[in-house]
Amino acid sequence: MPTINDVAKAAGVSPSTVSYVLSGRRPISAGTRARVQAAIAELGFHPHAGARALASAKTNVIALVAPLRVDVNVPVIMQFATAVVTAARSYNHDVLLLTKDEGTAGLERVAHSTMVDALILMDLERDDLRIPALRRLKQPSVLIGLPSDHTGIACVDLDFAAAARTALSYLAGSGHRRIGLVGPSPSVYKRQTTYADRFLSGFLEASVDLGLRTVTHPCEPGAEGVRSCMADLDAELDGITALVVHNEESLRPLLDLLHATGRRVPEDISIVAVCPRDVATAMPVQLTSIDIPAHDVGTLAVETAMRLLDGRSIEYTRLLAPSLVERDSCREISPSHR
Amino acid sequence: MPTINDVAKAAGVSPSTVSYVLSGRRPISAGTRARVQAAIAELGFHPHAGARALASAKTNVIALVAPLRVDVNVPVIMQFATAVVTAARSYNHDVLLLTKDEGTAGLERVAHSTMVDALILMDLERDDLRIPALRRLKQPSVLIGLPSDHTGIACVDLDFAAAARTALSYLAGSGHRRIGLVGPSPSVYKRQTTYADRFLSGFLEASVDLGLRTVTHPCEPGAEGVRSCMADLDAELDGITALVVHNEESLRPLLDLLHATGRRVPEDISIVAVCPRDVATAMPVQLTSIDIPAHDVGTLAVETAMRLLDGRSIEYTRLLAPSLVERDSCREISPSHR
DNA sequence: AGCCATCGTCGAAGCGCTTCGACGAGTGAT
DNA sequence: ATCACTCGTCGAAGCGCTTCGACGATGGCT
Repeated sequence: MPTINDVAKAAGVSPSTVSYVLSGRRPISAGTRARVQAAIAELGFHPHAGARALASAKTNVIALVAPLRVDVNVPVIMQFATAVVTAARSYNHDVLLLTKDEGTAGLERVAHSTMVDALILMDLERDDLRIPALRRLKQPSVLIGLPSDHTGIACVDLDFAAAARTALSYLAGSGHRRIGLVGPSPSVYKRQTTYADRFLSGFLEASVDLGLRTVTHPCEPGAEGVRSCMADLDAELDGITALVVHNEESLRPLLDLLHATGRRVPEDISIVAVCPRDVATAMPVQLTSIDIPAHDVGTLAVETAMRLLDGRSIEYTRLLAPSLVERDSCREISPSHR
Repeated sequence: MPTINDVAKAAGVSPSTVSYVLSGRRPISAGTRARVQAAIAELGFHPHAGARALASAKTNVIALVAPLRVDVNVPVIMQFATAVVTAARSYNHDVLLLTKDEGTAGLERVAHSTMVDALILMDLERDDLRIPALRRLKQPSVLIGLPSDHTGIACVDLDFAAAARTALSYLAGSGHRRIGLVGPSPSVYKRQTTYADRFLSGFLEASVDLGLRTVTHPCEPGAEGVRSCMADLDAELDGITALVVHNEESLRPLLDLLHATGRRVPEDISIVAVCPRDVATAMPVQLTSIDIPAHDVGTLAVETAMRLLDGRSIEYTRLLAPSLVERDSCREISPSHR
C-alpha cells in the first residue's frame, strides 16, 4: 500500500501538498495538482482511514442503530437502512451497523472509541433509556422516531398523527361514519414505540373533530389475531363501513378474513392502509394507502446528521406530511346510506 | 476524552504498560494490572479506534456487502445481516454495511483505505465481477453463495442441490410421481444468482435418479405470475400431485390460487417450500419446508472470516446440509393411486 | 556462589495522515 | 521603487496507540 509520502516523492512535492490536493483546503497550482493526481492514480493510493481519523478527528462513518429482530416490520427497516446507506455514501460517509440489542453500551462504545462521527437510531421507545446516554456523547445523533423527551436531539419521522387524520378525513369525505382502526400488535404498544401512540391519538382526535363513530383495537399477528380483532371491533360498533389498518403484517390475513366472511372490499367495507407503497400494491386488492416514506425519512436523517456535523442550523423536529394515494380499496357511500 | 497517557499517569506506569494490560500480550503483575484497570475505569478511557488501527494494522471491523434492493428476499437478507452483526460482535468486531450497488469500487475503497479487516459478501452471481477484485485485496473475504470460479475464496451456503434432492426424495417417499417446481422469478435466473441453478440441477438430477415425472418453471412475482406459472406446469404435465416451491414471494399467491381453483392443500396437491421457517409457518396452511438457515450461514461466515484473520485453517467451501421439517402441506399418496 | 532464564516494566520509534506557521515569489497599489 | 498582500509550497509537530528491544530484579539451577 503506497502512503502519502510515496505519492509526494513520485510527484516531487511534499506530503502536505498532497494532503492539500486531496482536501482542497489550500490553493494548489493547476500543474502541481495534476502531477499529484497522476501520481495518486498511478500508485493507486488510498488514504489510510485510521491515520486520517487520528489526525483529523473525523472518521467519515456514521452509526446506524437498527432493530435487527426478525419480528417487526422487516421491509420498512430495510428501506430505512437502504436509504441511510445510500444517502451517507452521497456525502462520502460509510455506515457502521449496530443492533439495538447492544443498547446504551453499544452507543457508548462506538462513540467513545471515536469510530463514528454521528449516530442515527431507529425504533425509539417513548422513554428510551438511550436518550440520556446520547446527550452525553460528543457526537451528534438523529432519531428516526419521536420519543417523549427529545429536547436538543434531532428527530425525523412521518407525522403519524396527521396520517391518522388524513385517513379519517378521507373516509369521512366519502361518506363513511362508522370506522374501525386495526392497530399494531399489542407488543408494539407494550414496547411503547411512539408511532403507535401518535397514530392512535391523531385517530381519536380526528374522529371527534369529524363527528365520527369509531372504535379501535390492537391486533395480534396471524389469522387468529385478525379474527379476534375484527370480532372486537364489530362487537363494539356495528355497521362499520371502513377500516383503517395501521398494521402491515395483518393486512394480508385481514383481507383473507373479510373474503372468507363474505365482506367484499370495497363494496361492503373500505380500507385505508398505512404501509409502504409496495405492500399496498402487492395485495389482491390494490389498497388505498398512506405511504410510510422510509426512503425520505432515512435520507433526511442523514442530511440532518451532515448539517449537524458541519455546524449548520437544523430543525430539531421534522415530521413529514403524510400522503394518501387512492387505489381500489375504498368506495364512496351514497348519501342515502349514511 | 482521556488518552492512554492519562491512564498511565493516573496509574503511575508507562503507556506501554497500559497497552499491555489492555492487550494481554505481555505478563503484567496483578498489582499493576489492578491499578491500571482502576485508572481506566475511573477516567472512562476508551482506546481511539483510529489510533489503534494505525498502530496495529487492525481495525476490528468487517465489511458486510448486502443487496439493499427492496425487490428480493428481504427477510432472508435481514436474517443474514442480523446473524453477521451478532456473530461479529461476539468476536469483538463491528460491521460496516455496504450496498452491492457500489460494486467493485466499494470493495476496493474500504479495503484499500484499511477500513476493514475482512469482507463478507452476499448475493453472488455466477461470474461475479467482484471476485477477481476480491482476490487482489490484502483482506480476506467470505462469500455467502457459490459463484462458479471461487478457488481460493471461502464460500458458505446452504447446499441447494441437496435441498432439491431432499424435497424430491421426501415426496417420492410419500408416493408422489408427478411433481412440479415453482422456481424463482426469471430475474433471479437472469441475474445468475447461483442458488437458483444449483437448486434446479439438483432437482433435475434427483428426478432422474428417482424416476419421477417432473416439470419446472420460473415464476414471476404476483398473482398473475403464479397463475401463468401454474398454467404452464399443468400444461406440460398433467396429474401433478405435488409442488416444490423455491420462491418465497410466490408462496402466498400460489396458495391463494390453489384455493381459488379448488385444489386443496394437501388433499389435492402437496407442497414442499424452500424458505425461512417463519415464512413457512406464517401461511394459512403450515407448510412442510426446507429451512434456509440464514442464521447459521451468517454465523459461519463470520467464524470463517475470523479463522482466516488469525491464520487458522478453514474449509474453503462449506455447504450446509438441508433439513426438511414436516408440517401440514403434504400427504401420502396411497399405492392404489400411484 | 555464580549463571541463565524469565518476569515485569519502561522508553522510544514508528504507524500515515492533517494542519499550522513560515517563507519565497509574484501582484497590485502607492 | 516600495510596501503589503496573496498564492503556492514546505517542514515539522502531533494525533493516540502498539510493539520492539532493553534492562533490572528474581529465582531456579548447578
